[in-house]
Amino acid sequence: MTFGKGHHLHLIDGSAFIFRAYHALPPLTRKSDGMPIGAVAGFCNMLHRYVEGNTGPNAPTHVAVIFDKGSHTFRNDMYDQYKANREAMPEDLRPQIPLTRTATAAFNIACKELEGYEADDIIATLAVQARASGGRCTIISSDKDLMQLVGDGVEMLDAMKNKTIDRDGVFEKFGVYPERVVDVQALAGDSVDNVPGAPGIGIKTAALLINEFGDLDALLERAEEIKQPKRRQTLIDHAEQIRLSRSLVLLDENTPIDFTIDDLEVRDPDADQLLGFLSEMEFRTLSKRVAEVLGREAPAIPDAPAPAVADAPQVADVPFDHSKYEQVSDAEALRVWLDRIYEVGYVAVDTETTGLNEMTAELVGVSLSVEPGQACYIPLTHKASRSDDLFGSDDLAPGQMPFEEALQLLTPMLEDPAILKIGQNMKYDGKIFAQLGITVAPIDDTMLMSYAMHAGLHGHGMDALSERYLGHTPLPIKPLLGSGKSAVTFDKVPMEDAVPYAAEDADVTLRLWQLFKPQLHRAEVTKVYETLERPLVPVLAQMERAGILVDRDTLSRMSNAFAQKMAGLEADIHELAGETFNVGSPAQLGEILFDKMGLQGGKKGKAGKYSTGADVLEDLATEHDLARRVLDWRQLSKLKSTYTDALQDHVNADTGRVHTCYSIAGAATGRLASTDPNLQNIPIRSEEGRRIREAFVAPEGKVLVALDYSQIELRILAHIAQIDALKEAFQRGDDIHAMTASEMFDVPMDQMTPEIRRNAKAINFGVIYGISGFGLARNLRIPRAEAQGFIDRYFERFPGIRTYMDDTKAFAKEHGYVQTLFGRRINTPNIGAKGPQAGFAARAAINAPIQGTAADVIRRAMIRMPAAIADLPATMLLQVHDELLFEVEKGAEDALIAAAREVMENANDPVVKLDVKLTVDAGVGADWAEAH
DNA sequence: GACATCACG
DNA sequence: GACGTACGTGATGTCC
Repeated sequence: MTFGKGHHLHLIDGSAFIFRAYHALPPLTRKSDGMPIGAVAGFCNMLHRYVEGNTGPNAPTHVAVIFDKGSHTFRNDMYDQYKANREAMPEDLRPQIPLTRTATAAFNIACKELEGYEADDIIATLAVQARASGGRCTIISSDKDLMQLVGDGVEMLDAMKNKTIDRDGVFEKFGVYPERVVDVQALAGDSVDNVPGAPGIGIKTAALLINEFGDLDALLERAEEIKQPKRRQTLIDHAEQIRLSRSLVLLDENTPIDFTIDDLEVRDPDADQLLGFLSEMEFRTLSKRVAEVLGREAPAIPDAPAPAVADAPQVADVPFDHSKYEQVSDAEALRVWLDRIYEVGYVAVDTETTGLNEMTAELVGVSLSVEPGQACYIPLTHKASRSDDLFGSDDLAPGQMPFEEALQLLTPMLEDPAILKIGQNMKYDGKIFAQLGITVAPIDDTMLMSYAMHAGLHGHGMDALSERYLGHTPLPIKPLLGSGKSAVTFDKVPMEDAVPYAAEDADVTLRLWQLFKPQLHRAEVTKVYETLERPLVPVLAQMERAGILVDRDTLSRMSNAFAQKMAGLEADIHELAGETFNVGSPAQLGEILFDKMGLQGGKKGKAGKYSTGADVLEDLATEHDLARRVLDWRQLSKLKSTYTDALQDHVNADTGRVHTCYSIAGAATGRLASTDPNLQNIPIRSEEGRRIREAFVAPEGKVLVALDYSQIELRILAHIAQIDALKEAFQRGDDIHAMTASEMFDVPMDQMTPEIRRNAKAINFGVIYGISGFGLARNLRIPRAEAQGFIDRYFERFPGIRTYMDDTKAFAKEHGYVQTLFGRRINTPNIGAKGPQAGFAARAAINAPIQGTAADVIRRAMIRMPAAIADLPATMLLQVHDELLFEVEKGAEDALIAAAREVMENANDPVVKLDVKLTVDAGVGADWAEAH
């Protein structure tokens, strides 16, 4: 049968099938030998579903699955950077590639590939031949590179969405019809394939230009006629690069294939061959389905719960049974556990303590687990319960081994480099052990594993993870400790309650670890976890334990001064209001201002209360003294309650210092968060607030050194969005906001006014946040139309920003997450939502790669810092997002600055190359105000 | 415990 | 064409 009119050729993009299958399924392995087969399983499922769906008038008469072959193609000879930033194929996928060919053959479908060519080229060759023969051709793929082939009998089918893409569909995507797609692609480039294109030009602009000039050649020839000066210059400067890009995206329709379409005729599967393959792979479910269709008996697969098409990740099939947990009361029993730990080489560890503050909490007991369902608790300092003893007893409860003896047995294991200690938030347990002189290493941390995979989806506390991923709700702590005034510490919990609670935590941790470990790999965040999360644990533990010296007297004096001023203001406010009321109550203030005094200002909020935020009061303050006084009072109230009062309570009794706690997995973007107290929001913007930093001091003989990245987020934006003008300005060391202003408003740098610069600065920040006309208008207190005008001009002058924003949103929509330059994944589950939620999600998605990359950079610096300053009499104390604060002996400050700056300015090396250099400013002083 | 407010990057 | 909007955090006070 010669292919021609009335015939229908299906071409399946096999590599895309494999990729989708791999990422859609958990890391399944063949039960009998542990070979990874997840991608093959998914691939077979997709093929099966495809075959079953082929009925009716659209059924193909000819079909082939086309694969890529080898990583080097003729395009690499044209351009050595082609696809150069592609990540290497995951280790557990590589061995599955040949099996996908075998699978295709087992389905009795033609399977084609050609050395030195991409699948797309073979598809192009066949599609063009099919068209020439007068037949139809459907390309089963959603790859936009194939869209240039659509039309005149050729169409595309997105198998996952079951959506057909015809000429109009292509126009929707590219703004041009298929014959001009390569022109648009040549201009827009492609960051995934590393096709350069024209810098700053995205699909939208490219389509605009092509439609105006007809085609790419005409456009390049008549580039002088382009109205926008920047765009004109870009096209003139990069003409060669654009032509190269076109030849990269242009598919080869004349690949030297050694077969014809006639060889691709649809064939019925050979039942024996297909079922044989499926049973060899141990795909039980699929075998059954296929056998049913073929009217055959399902092949017997040796009893193994190999989940061919498992929908849910595999969780250890062991039920939670609290009665199985063991109380370890003597050395003999503990040795049995240690033997088991040495046998397997890892152990889940959890500590119970007298509190949540690691600096003051004391160890009460340790739990261990090496196998799901099996865990023990080693109580150490539980008190005897004597209900008649009102004063509390120091007597130890029975059934506990001596504290020292237990530690002597545990310490070698905890410090043994050959034994992996697994914890949920190991920073906590590590610090508890560190108090006792025990250095726990090496470690794994299930909280951080979850964070690497699930940031943005949910919290990473143990209870949440257990419920979500193990389907098990751990015993709550509340009933054991009580709450409020009657709350007790864990050492008062009776043994029969303590053992199941404590041991269960180790059990849960171990199960989560077993579940997460392979998933990390699957989600491609192993590197993030291993280089950005886990190594930070000991670094932060050291910083938190070091703490910073705070001068309580200074704070106390400030508190008193604030109190006096506040009293004066309060009296004024009451007099101006004509009655006394609680100034600290926004509700009461709102009534006074808007009801009693009749000022303008609308209701807001669900409670129907007036809004009395600073921006509202600021507007009123020009006319009403009351508003101004309230603003002043509020500022003082904030400084006093949150800082000068509260900080005094955080001074540790033993060390005389303040020890914050950093959460590594708190912020979705990769930033740290600081709590108890938060030392990342100590005032600086107002002069009065700034003075609070004078209370953060260096001890006698030492000084504080602060190093902070200069404009790190804008630099990263310039790099990611490829804004040449911004990059160059940074390289020159220009005032970046003034440069932006000059560029936008056509004002020469030497005639810049603070007003214009201020506008540009607000826009620069706005861009990082996912700018909107409304938001900018509010920030600058200008009409919305004017703000929109600024933004339009900004996009015009820096077109790369638009492209970045559009590309990022599109990526988030397609994948459900965005990434930093270092591969950190930030999930964006709401990106597809309807309504205002979508706006929030989109702006967060735009911001996350920028904020997250900056966070990654300083994390890398912090991880390298201990080694870099090991020989200096210096300690790293605090991190404030783009700043690191050190304490150093007088005389060594210059050496510290040199060493730390070196680490910080090169923190991106060698993983990420930045087009913009990072620079770090340094300051030295006796206190934090002076050092910053 | 929800909400409003305000401190930081 | 209208919708409502700057990104990321944590701590405090009021009020129910």
